[in-house]
Amino acid sequence: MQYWLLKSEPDAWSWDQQVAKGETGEMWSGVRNYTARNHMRAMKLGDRAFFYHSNEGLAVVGVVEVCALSAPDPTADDVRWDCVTVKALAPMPRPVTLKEVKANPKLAEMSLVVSFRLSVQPVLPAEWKEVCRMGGMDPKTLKAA
DNA sequence: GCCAACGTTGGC
DNA sequence: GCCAACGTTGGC
Repeated sequence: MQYWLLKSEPDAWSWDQQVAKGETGEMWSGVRNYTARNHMRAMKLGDRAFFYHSNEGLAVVGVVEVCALSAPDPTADDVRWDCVTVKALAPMPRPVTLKEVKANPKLAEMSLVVSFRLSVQPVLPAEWKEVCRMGGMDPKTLKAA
């Protein structure tokens, strides 16, 4: 299983909206960046991703799971763009802010810090564990630790 | 609301 | 195929 991070402006698509979609999940449409798209193409069913609120909130607020492989983006008028579908698994017991991520030397190489403009990013297993720990979440059960 | 970073577009 | 102009993202 691979780990990722998905950014969303809560004004456009928030964690609460994602949760409301339940098991159906929601297509991660609207991405118009090749690197981000390529990351989505590399995603497999069951891969997990942090749900990050950009612009407002600036924090990892929950965990989602890839429930459909990359497929043509219905919001694109162009065949170049496609996207995966994700469903909410669990909220972070405590949101992990960008500030905290930046302040943690273990996360100095994390994409969120290094390539902060990228909206779909890979997350290393060690980084995944560390962010879970900071958020008070058990990475195995996704329950409060 | 500003501005820096950076990806994309398009002319040559 | 290069590179300047431009647009967008996103933190502050």
